[in-house]
Amino acid sequence: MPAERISDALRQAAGEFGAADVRFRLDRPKDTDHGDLASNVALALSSRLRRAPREIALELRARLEGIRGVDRIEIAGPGFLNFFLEESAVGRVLHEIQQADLAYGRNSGGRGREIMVEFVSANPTGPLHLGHGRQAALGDAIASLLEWSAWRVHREFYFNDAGAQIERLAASVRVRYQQLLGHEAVVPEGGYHGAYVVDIARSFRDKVGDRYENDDSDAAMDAMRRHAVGALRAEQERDLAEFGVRFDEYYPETRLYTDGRVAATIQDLDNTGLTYVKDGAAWLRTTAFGDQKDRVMVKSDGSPTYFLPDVAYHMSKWDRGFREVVNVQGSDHHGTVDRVRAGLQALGRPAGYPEYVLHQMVTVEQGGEEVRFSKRAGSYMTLAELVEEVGADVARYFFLMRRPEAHLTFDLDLALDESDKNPVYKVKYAHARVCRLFELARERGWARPRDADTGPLDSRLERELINRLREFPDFLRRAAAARAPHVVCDYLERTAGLVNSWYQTGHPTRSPERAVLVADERLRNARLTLADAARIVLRNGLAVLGLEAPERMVRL
RNA sequence: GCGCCCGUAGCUCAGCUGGAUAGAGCAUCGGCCUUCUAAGCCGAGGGUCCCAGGUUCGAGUCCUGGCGGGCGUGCCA
Repeated sequence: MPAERISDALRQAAGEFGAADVRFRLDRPKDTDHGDLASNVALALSSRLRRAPREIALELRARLEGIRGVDRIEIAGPGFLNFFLEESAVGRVLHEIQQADLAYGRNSGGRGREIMVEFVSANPTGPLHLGHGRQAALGDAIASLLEWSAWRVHREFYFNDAGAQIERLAASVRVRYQQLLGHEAVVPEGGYHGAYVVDIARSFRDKVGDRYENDDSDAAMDAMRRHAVGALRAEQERDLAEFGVRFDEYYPETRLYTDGRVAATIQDLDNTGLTYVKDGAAWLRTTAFGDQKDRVMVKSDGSPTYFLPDVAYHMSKWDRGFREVVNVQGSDHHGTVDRVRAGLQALGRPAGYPEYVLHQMVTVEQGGEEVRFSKRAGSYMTLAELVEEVGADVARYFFLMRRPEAHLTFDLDLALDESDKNPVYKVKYAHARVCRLFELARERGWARPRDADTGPLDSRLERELINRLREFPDFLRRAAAARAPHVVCDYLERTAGLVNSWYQTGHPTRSPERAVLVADERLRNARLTLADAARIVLRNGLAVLGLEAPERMVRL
């Protein structure tokens, strides 16, 4: 690729100035008048060398003669080097895209190493809500981006199948169960009121009949708890499948107790000498690792706080060989980050382990009003309800199109719109339109061109689109590194916009001479080559985000 | 009080390692359908990038101090 040759040449030239380690950029300028690629290297060197940037740029240009694929170099503005590529080098990008096809956009950054992405990790105490939906979309897309960057990704879902919340759930189910058997009973303080609890009680009754009537023994509660957890896990599973998200492993909290990890973690922490007893509780000196205050591991009543299994759980990740772990969590959990890391550091793990992506909450708006309704959960809208309403792809995309750390306002009106105003449809239509060209070409007996002469692609718009397609791998690399799927959304929307413009300006209605399917074979094949490259990029981009790329959209 | 995140067009938001004239969608206004899907395209208006300092050749981006909003700050999960 010309970009790599230019980058190498710049690095070498910088070395001749005695500044081989200078940081500079080489990227596509916003304005096509500024060439196909531009570098700020002269500006970066100027502060080091204490010389005027334009002067340095002139000398650099003299050393950059004869890079293959480069037509000319201009110096502009305060000292930018603007590279204009040869027509053939521009066109070659399209051939490279065609050749790479399904693999176009992949990079080898991960070098086949293993990484775990933990996400959703909802407790089985209710249906998945929209916060989980955002997290499911985010975690899955981050995992996918990492796969495109040559990481071997393990998708994991952790859930608390024991503890106070689960006991409250079981107690709530018990109340509904008693009510079904004709008894008076009231959902306890802090219990769960959603309609789903009644459904669980009903399925429990259908299974066991009245065997546990008026029975609040441990065995009865245990049976209800297991039934409720099983039912809710199954429901969450269905919702996630409907949403198109799958996990490699589900890790239950109880396993940490049954396999002795929690006990071992207490022992290991004690051995560090960083623990102490105060007010009858066992504490860990997490302040030694930057936490704001020390944390209780074991309460004075002898039961562990959630902090302990959290540390034990993350030790299990390490022990399973994951040196790279990304935890996707709601930002309401950010208070746990420091203490978990501190606990792990106490046990000798590195300071930044694990990595966190924290996302803000989701609100839904329709007609400018916030929507709070949920039949099933009794409060906020569930993921299943949203997917039912707008479809999995639209929901996914909307969850992904904002930076994780920004609050997300889900605009239901826009989500339900099936025109190009809706960014999801905009991208899908761009793909479908391009596919349609090949369908029509086939009908006329014109094959998909390979290695076509791309010389005729000389319009400003075509040049811009080609440069855009060339950048796709960089965007994926950057999105993966930043754990930021919204970068891909942004890229796809802009690319789709260019594709739509190009398609439309060449519409036979207005300017038949710019149409793709013209009689002139050279022109036609050049344009079909560009269309094919655009098709590949849009399809691959949608694939990264876990969205379908339809070849045809049904007209309503 | 302390910690983390956010503050960019009327609205929702992008803006990479500090780079050229701060961008997109929605909304508003004006054009374009006998032909590859007009579910579209072209164009216009719209900005003290929360405020004040600082660093720099250059700051929406980095630093300091404010202001406003969200979240956290339990022997809750």
